[in-house]
Amino acid sequence: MADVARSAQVALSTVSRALGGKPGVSEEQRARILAVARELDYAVSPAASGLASGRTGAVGVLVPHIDRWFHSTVLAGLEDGLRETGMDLLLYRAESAGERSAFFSALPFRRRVDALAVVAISLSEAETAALAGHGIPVIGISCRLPGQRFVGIDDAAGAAAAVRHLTNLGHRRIAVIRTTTVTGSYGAASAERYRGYRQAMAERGLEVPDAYVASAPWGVEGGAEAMAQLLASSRPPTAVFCESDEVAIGALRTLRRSNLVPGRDLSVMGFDDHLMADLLDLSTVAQPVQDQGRIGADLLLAALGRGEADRPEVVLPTRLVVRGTTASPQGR
Amino acid sequence: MADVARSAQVALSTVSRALGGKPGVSEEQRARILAVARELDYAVSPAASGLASGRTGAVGVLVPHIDRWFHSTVLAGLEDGLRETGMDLLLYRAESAGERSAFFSALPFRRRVDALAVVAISLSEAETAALAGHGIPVIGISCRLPGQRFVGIDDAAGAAAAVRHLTNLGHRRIAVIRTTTVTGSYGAASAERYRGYRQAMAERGLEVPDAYVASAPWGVEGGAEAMAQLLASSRPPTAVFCESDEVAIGALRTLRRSNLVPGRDLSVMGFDDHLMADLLDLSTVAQPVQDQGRIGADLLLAALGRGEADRPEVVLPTRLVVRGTTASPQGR
DNA sequence: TTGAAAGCGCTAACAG
DNA sequence: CTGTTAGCGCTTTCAA
Repeated sequence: MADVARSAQVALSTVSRALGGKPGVSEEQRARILAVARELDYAVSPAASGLASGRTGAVGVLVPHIDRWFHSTVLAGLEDGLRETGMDLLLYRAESAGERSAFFSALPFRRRVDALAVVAISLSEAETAALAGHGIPVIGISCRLPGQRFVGIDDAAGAAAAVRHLTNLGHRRIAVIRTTTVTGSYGAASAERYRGYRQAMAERGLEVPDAYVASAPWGVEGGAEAMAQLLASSRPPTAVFCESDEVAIGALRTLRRSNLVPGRDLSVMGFDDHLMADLLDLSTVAQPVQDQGRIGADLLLAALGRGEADRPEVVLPTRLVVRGTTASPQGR
Repeated sequence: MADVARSAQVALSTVSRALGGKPGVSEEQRARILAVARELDYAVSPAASGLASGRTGAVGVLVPHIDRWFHSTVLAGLEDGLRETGMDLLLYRAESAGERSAFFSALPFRRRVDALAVVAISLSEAETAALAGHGIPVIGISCRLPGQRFVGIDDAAGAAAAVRHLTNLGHRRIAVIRTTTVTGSYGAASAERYRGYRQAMAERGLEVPDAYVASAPWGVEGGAEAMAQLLASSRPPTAVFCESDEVAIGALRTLRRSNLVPGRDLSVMGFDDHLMADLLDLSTVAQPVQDQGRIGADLLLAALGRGEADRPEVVLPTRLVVRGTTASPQGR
């Protein structure tokens, strides 16, 4: 930077202001300094800048998975919302319980980022406090962190809409396939979707026998097994609501292998509107995933005082997508 | 750090050495200092450390897409290989031609990372030089960067194996669906796979009429259209080699909508072994994707002098996966 | 093995 | 609007 100052015949501080986009520099000077900097192929050292200012110019994102459709799409949206700002994006993953506790004990983002986004991981108040306790804002994408900004959908409402679609078709024996995380527990979204299912069933005065509540580890395999289990019950359901499309895809596989036709013999509903849902003609509840990332970026920037509208909570709409795997039950 | 030094009754420099894992500190001291640091909940400032040492403790990764199976899986592998080291991972994406040139003119990773991994983007020698010219090592994952470390597969060999599988089944009229990037050009992997296809065809003395070479933008839609185009030719092929599974999935969709049965009426080969390939019973060429990320991490560390075995080039094996979409042509 | 001290390259008062 | 200057919190010689 000294070189630039010398070359432009101005003081170091003026260069700093010009390059930092700070006020207090005439446009004329600023333009000249920018030109000189470009010519010298100069780039500000983030380390020095960070040391002096206390800001890192980066945000972190913590995800439970990188290579799943939902999470990578959120990441893509986040990156998209951040690119223009010049903020860097630091990627942290905590998949297993061990990794998660390692993350919480090491807090590797400390002093590294100005703000942190947490994607689809439900944290206790204590855990949230542990993150936010370092003076940086923390936001939740697809998960509510007590007292922090949030963007996501209304999972319960989406699930209820899905189940109402089934009851409207005439189904009364509607099962659910719940999904568990790698730790074997139910995530927050799962809990909410389940709540929506129970609620919509109760609205119609429909019973939910225990045998109609299946649980499976997230994924195609889990869904396939859960569906097999449901088919084996003494009085199989006529419709199944799956807490995620990946699970529904597994359910469809079991159906196909049992020579049952989705829609005709048994209706299947997913949730998410995964890319493959369209291909497999799967009825589902669509949620705007990339938008959640993009809005997450906005919230991050707003929290850093760089954004426009700061909102404590953004709830995006879901949309019922009716395709071929749902239809009225036979012999109604 | 001063606090820690005071608390531990040692000099600042000793604390620095102890925390940095540098030699020249008695084990006794080191243990005590570490204990004090933990108790004080102290974490080294990466900014200050970076300013003083010139190292950032972070690596960058440049991907063309975040939300595609291949790329997110590579990212997952990279993250996995890096987590233990404490190195941070900075995510850069350049999707369109505009974003790519913006990346090259801004070089946002400058002074931010100690090394850069480029995933599946073929760069010219000039572009590679522009990246490496900042004194940091650059490695290519699934793309060769002139003069830099590389990890990937032998695309041509994989494609040739796929085509040989088809010729061994008795096919002679074998078409190919090529995939173009968002810029409309062929990527390096596409070029190599096409080369493998031509080579395997030539080996068997088989003709490749122009009508048997279809091109489509990457993705399901593109594949569907390309397949429709192939079916419309005066003498349709009996088998189609697709440069990627996503494209093959689109091809299968067109087949289904044309009431043709994959395998029986027309054989379809993919490439990559996407998660969905198994579900759709698609024959394909499997490549170890997560491993490429993991080994990419090793190469980065080796380039920084922190790794073990440094190899200039790692070529991972591909594996032919025969499923239901390929079979001998009818009426052979 | 330990300590003292000189920067690393910026930002942000403060003064002009 | 511009310049001067004092740190920011470390790493790393160099000396002891």
